[in-house]
This record gives sequence, C-alpha cells and structure tokens, in this order.
Amino acid sequence: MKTKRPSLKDIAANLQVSVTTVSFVLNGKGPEMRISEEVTRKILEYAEEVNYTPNQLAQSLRTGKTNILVFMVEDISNPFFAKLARIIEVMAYKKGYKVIFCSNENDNRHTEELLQVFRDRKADGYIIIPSPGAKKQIKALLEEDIPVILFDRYFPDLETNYVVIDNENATYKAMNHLIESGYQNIGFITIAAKQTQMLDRLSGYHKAVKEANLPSRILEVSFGEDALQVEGLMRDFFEANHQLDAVFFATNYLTQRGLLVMREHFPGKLKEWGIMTFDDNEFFRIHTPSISAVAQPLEEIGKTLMEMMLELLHKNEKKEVRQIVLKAELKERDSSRPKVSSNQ
Amino acid sequence: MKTKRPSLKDIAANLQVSVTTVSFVLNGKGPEMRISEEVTRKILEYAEEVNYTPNQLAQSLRTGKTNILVFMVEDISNPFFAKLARIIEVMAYKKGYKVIFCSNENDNRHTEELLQVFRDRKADGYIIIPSPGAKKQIKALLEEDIPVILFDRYFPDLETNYVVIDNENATYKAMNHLIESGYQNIGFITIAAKQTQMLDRLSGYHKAVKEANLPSRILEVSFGEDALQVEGLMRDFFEANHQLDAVFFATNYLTQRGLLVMREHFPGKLKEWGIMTFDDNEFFRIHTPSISAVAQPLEEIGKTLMEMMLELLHKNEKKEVRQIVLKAELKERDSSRPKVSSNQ
DNA sequence: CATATTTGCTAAAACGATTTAGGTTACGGC
DNA sequence: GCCGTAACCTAAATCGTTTTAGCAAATATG
Repeated sequence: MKTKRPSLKDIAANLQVSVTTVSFVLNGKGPEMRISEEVTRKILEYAEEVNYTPNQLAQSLRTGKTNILVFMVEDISNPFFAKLARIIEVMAYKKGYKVIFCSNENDNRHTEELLQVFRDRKADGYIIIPSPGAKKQIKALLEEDIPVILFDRYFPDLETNYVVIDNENATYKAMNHLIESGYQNIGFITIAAKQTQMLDRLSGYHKAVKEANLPSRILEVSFGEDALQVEGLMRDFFEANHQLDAVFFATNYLTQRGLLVMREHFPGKLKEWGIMTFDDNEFFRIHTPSISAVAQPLEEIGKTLMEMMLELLHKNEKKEVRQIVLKAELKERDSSRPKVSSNQ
Repeated sequence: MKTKRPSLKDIAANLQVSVTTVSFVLNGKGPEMRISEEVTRKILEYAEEVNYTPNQLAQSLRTGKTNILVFMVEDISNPFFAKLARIIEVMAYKKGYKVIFCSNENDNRHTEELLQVFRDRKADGYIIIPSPGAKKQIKALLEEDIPVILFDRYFPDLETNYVVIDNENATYKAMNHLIESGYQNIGFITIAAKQTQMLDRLSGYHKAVKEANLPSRILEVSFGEDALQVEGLMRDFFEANHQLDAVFFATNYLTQRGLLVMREHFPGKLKEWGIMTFDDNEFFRIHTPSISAVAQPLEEIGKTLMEMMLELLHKNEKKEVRQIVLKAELKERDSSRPKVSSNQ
C-alpha cells in the first residue's frame, strides 16, 4: 500500500494554511516571518506526525545547492585512496555533506565524462586527482566558480588550490636513508607518467644518486599494463641488472607486484636487498622483511582537504588560491637495515 | 564571466519555438510527434552549439528517476569492500547508473541516517550490507517498492533479495583442509556478531571440530574495539591456549591484526601454526608464509548483484524474491601445508 | 476619527525539465 | 463549399521546494 511521501503542499492542505507558511515554519523562519505561535506549533506537530522530510531534489533545484561533494581518484579500490576516501567521508558527513566517490583510471575521457555527470547533477564541490589532460575541464569548473581542489598532483601552470606532499624531498630523504644503510646500486621502479607526483619522485631519486655518485637504474612501466605484464617487466629488469642491491618502488601498487616477483623468482634478494616503497600500508609492517615506506599523512591530507573545501563552500568573496605541500614521514623498517656485505 | 548554462527555455526562446518542441526533439521523439525535419535539425544543431545537457535535478524531479544507486558497506576502506565497490562502479557506469558508496560502520543509527539521506535524494536502488537492526528500514524501502538487495548477510525472517556466499560450508571445508593437514587444535577468532555471515562461519567451525572430535577454542572480539585492544585480546588468547597449533581468522581485518601479533610476540608460531583466513587479499600471497584463504568470488558477487539490480530496476510487475548463495573458493597456500610434527 | 504601522499570513513566480491534451493550418475527397 | 484528416506545433500542468512582494486586519499614532 505504497502511499506517497508527504510534501509541503499536503501539509498545507491538511492544515488549511499556505505552502509558504509551512515552508517558513519548517525552515525556522517562523518568528522572522511573524507566523503565530499557534500555527507554528500546529505545523511542527503535524510535520513530525507524518514524518516529513523535504525532497532534496526539489530543494536543490530551487536553491542550486546539493550538499554533494565529488571525490575523484584514480582507482577507489587502491588501499591508499580507499583509506583517504573513508577519512573524507567521515568529515564530510559531519558537516552535512555527502560524498560521491569515483575512479577516473587516470584517463582523460573518463574524467571528462564523470565531471559532466556531476556538473549535470550540480555537485557543490570537487576534490580531484586529475588525469594528465584534465586541465581544460578543471579550468571550466573554475570559470563557473565551483570549488575545486586538486590533490596528489597538480598542474604547475594552472592557478588552483591543491594539497600535495613534498614528493621530491620525501624521495630524496628515503634514498639517502638507503644509501646511508650501505646500498650502492639502487633501482627505481616507477610509472611512466609526466605528472608532477611522479616527476618529483623521480627527480628526488636522481638528486640522491647524483650527489652520492651512484649509478641510476630506472624502470618505467606504463599505467595501462596489467599485473602480469608489469611483473614480467620487473623480472626482466631484475635479471638485466644483477648488480642491484636495493630497489625503490614509486607507488604501492608497484610494490605489491614487485614483492610478488621477488618472492617467486628471486627469494634470496628479498632478504638481501634494500627495499623502499612509496605509500605505506598495513601489510608492509607484517611483511617479512617488514618494508620501509614513505608514508603520506592520510589524516592530515584529509583534514586539510576538507578544511579548504569548507572554506571554499562558505566563502563570500573570492579567496586567494591556496597551495599546500605537506611532509611525508619515513617509516624505517627491516627492509632498509644496514646492508650486510657478503663479499667485502 | 560566469554565464548560465543553457536550459530548454533558452534554446526555445532563441529559436522561436516552444519548450515542448525542444524537449521532444532532444529526447528523440521528434518523428513520433511529427516535428518537421527542418525544425529538428535547427534544434539539434543549436543544442550542440551551446553544448546543452539537461539538468539532472530537474529531470529527476519530474521523472522520479535519478539513475543513482547506493552501495552501502561496513567500511569502504576495507580492501574487500573497496574491491567490490570498484567492480560495481564499473558495471553500473556502463549501464548509465552512478553509484554512491557509503560506510555504515555496522551501526544502526548510521544506516538509518544514510538511508534517510538517500531516500530524500530519491536513489533508484540500494545494495546494502545491513547492520544488525536495519530490518525495519529495509522493510520500509521494500514497502515503497524500491529495489533493494542485501549482500554478505541477510535477515532469515525477511523476504528480500540477497546475494551471499555459503559461509558455513566454506568454513567447514577450510577447516577440514586444516584438519587433513594434521592440525588438531584449531582456534577460531571471530567477531561477536549475531549476524548470519558470522553465525554461519562459526557453525561451520563447530561442525568440523565436532566431526573430527577436536576441541573448540573460540575468541570473540567485538566490532567496536580498536586495533590495540583487539591485538591485546589475541595475545591473551594465544598465551592462554598454548596447545593451539592452528588458527582460523573469520575476517580479513582480524587476520591483519592477528598476523601482526604473531609476528611481534610469537614469531615461532608464524612458521609452525596452520593459519586460515576468510576473505582473500593480494598480500596474503606475498606474506611469509603465504596465507591460505577462503576467497569470496568478488567478480561473481558484483556481477550477480548488478544483474539482479538491473532486473529490479526494469521490472514491470512484481518479481519473485531471489536469494542467491554463491560458493567461495579455498586458496591453499603455505600456511596450511601439512603440519611438521615436532614431537611425535 | 483618519491615517500610519504592525501583525500574520499568502499568491505566485521560479528552478528546469516532461507530458497530456489540444489548437491551427493545409489539403484531399465528395 | 463543407468536412475529415493529417501535419506540425504548443499551452499549461506538474514534480516539490524557496522566496519576493504584498494583502487584509488589527493596532498604534496624532
């Protein structure tokens, strides 16, 4: 016996008052609009009784506000993004905002389509990991004066709000830690992407090896390749460079693949080599050996993003652009303990 | 120079036709409504030129359809749910639906609030892991004739669609595998929850130990406890039961905690003990020893959920309720290799 | 007592679409 | 010359809100 949800009109009809009055009362504007105590009480009681809640679609259509935020990452099933999503979700709900998560697969067409979808749905704000060619779409949002914050990476020549970490310095420090531990031949496995976060990590690596006068050995895999292909590339890389004594994985996805390859094909290296990874993960603590990692401060990133977003949402006049660079934390674990030189 | 997005009205005004005509043409009803070729072309061209896309809010308000699905889990940052979320996301987008993910923390109030929010926003369908007391809210949705599918767990006395796995049998089989490998004293670590998925796993355990005439040793931790508390309880449990020679973790969260405790406090047991976990994870393959797991068929679960959902969304008359129980797969890895008896 | 002011409320437009029920005009048939 | 029909298009209601502008009655002011 599916009965329609009550609307303002229903309440108004039932109580013989106007829709306007009901709206005023339920929005707490009763006093301001001089609605009598009696009518106010009557309306509140009846609304309670029929369990009225406003139709958000109508409300949004009228007001232009949806209280929906978009959180777009590469892949929501990546633990790093999933954790951050959860943090953002909690904070947003506390402030009365709902969050739509979505994955753009670092693909421009995906990004464009998704943004179109949410534009049509009038999302109030966007927290985005931009795909390489998303600059145009981001610009379009900015021109419509819609709150946008980039994170993880940004466009150096675009004036936007962003929150990132200091990738270059974090990588540089982690590299120096490996070097101080005695590793001399450190391979760097990264994603072939021309985006800031990857370029910065790479240049941190370069800086460290150059300063220490060590050789640089780099493997770039492209984003689209599937797990098996990636594993094959790594295997080849390890075989072609048997003088390696340590390896630095530039993302936690690569680390997963890499550890598997090492486990299956080079079990000895797992113990001997120095290993460092970007982005920490519960399992790196549990792994044998435990894996040293550059840990991004998830809570802080989430908190910063939400604070910036709330500011943007509530701003009246134009705020200046804010670009925040946070520090990452180096977790020193067993995989970067001082090298035990076998032949020196 | 923020210019308003074009609406049907704008197009109509510009071309000196009625809004109705524009709407018909853009919805492909031109021929049916006998709109002339010429007018049709004019409208299509102009719409293209100004890059018209309909305001989804208005559309939804009018039609009652939002093309939004809700996917509610305990915690979206749990890798198991995150992976599934990704699968659902891909399938849903292919069919023109958007997905809102949310975490109810297995809490009734959360569930209720979230459902209220999406009810107000007129979501088209719901895929839900219900919290223990969510029966009433689920019923309310069903009465409004809104598509709902439960998964992971269900209410035995509620006639709903659901997709679950055969928890009892999967646990029973995994237990027998441990028993056949020679383990005689198998602890079972689970969450104190009276929900079907947990009860079934527990009864699978009971069935197996009873049949094999083995002792049963169970640790129940409650959902709310934090990581450190859980680890403390496990430590006590392991110490109090030093005759244990294997342990079965009933969820992958518990496994994470448990492996950490074993690693830090009982490193010897990591190698000796049989270990089994529910819900597989990339890292269980990489762990030393690699961890045997009862793997839920994520792809199949996702596919089944979406197929059922699409059927419900497109149905005309009432469909009968579908309750699907899928099989889990046992991944036999190093942690359940035959026991090497040290003192027999 | 006539005129302001306050009190208490409401009509109606607007947001941007969809859809029902016609309304013109033109043309063919008889 | 009248009627029926087809071709082409549109007015207006509707979804459920918010909000502006203002009306009528009661009260205050001089």
